[in-house]
Amino acid sequence: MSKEITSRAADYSQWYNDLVIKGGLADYSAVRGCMVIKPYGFALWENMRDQMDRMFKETGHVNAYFPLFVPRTFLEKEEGHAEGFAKECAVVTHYRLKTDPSKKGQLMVDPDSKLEEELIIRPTSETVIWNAYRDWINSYRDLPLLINQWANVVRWEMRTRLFLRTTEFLWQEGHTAHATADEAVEETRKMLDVYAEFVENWMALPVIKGVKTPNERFAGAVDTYCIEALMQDGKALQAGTSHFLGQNFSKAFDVKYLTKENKQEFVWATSWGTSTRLIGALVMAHSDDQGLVLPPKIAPLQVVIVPIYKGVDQKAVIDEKVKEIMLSLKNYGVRVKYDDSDNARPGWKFAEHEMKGVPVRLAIGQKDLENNSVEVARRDTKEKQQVIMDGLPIYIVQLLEEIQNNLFERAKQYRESHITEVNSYEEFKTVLNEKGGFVSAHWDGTAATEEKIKEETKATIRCIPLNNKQEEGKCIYSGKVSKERVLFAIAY
RNA sequence: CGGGAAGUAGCGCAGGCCGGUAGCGCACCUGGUUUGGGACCAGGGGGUCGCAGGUUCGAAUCCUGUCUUCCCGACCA
Repeated sequence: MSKEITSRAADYSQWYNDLVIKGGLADYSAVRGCMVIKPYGFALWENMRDQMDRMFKETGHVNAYFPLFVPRTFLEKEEGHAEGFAKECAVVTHYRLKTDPSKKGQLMVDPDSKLEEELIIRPTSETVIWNAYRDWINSYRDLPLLINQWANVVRWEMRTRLFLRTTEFLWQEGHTAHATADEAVEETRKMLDVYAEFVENWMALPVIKGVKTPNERFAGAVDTYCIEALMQDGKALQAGTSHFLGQNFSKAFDVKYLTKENKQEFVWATSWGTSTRLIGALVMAHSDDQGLVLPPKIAPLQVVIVPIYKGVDQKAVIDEKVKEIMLSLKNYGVRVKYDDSDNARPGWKFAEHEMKGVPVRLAIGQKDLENNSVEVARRDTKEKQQVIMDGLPIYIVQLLEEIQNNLFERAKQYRESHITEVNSYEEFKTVLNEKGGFVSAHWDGTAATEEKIKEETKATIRCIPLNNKQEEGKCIYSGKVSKERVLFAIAY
């Protein structure tokens, strides 16, 4: 069957691609590195987006929208930022085409339409936004300014992977301005907490909160905080970042405010983002060799009902019963679909909905009607159970919660068992090769050591965990003194 | 951008070396029998062989270029 999925053991990368494509989340497109997000995948993103949006608004943020194009000179203004992004920008140089006089029916760039200043398709929006903030901020009364944008951005990556790294991707980017450094740092940390809460409670994916080393910092940031998740192949994935930008952008764009004391001060900034990459994380964290496994809270569809019948008469009776069940489930806010299409038989439907990761499947046939029961199958454990029709909605609601919790606990157990403390470089390499996951080790704090380890093992420092235990030790690479362990991993 | 593989019907593939007007399985349509874990029989529809040039009487097949995808590296959310 063409719908079969490569197993994780056979080829992890292929397994991932199969899930995304055969699970109906996305497709390749005609444009290099870009993908089509299909309705099922987009419904998933909408659920994630809507929940994050609620959380941003609850923490005082509002949405706005800024232009797709960034004038080249804007990007130049903050040096570190420019350096970091210059290599991966799509650039608009002309604004018009014309018919090619030498090739009938073909279009060419009109050389007369060359732009005086090139426009960069935003890889991120700090520069356009801070340019606008200069006009928006005059006094301390204008602060804090707490704005979020839902947008698409383009980063011209060498190698792309569905959801994990595409040339164009969807994301949100928060950009805030504050009167003091403390307040901005507090905002940075608060949004990191919001991300962690979302990813853990809604995506059922445990994360480690931490701070990046200078090497891994966002271009233009003073500090980059992150949440790091662990995938089933033992690789780490950065699930979100929150940056304290200091006064780098306010100075670059001359954004000052007047204090109560009537003094001019540069404002303090943060930015924070999560992207459709989260979908990739979700897929890799929970799914199995039968297909996607989606957490109920964000699954586009939470329950699917499959009728089992012989002949139209039986079907009519089942239809009636299902109508009742659907209504009662919907009253409890459950997203439910009745799959009574007649072009596939039950077994095929079972497999199909497993592939798509629908958390709960109900099967209802003659037997069930006679027993006033229904077969309930859960996707996460594949367990099947006969459940009495009375009180079914409450049972389902509780089951969805249980599945949500089970997915989180399962992922957390995997993660906990894949954080390994090591005390020598030999041990470090062995664990990376044979076990994977996070490796907790002492590091001398230098970029040079970090680089060397990366070159030799491909492992990077994912983060220095927040509230890290202070512990005397020796750097596994240089042997120099270290005051705490950091988390290394091979990352996506 | 380097190394490897690939692009032929919606999906998975054969054909290609040796050029002669395209085939198999699944899916789809019609009819019938079926339906508690990927149904069966019979009939049927669908492809300018990724795209653009070239060689040739004739190109899926040979040559050149180009685009896209996958895997492995360097870069990154």
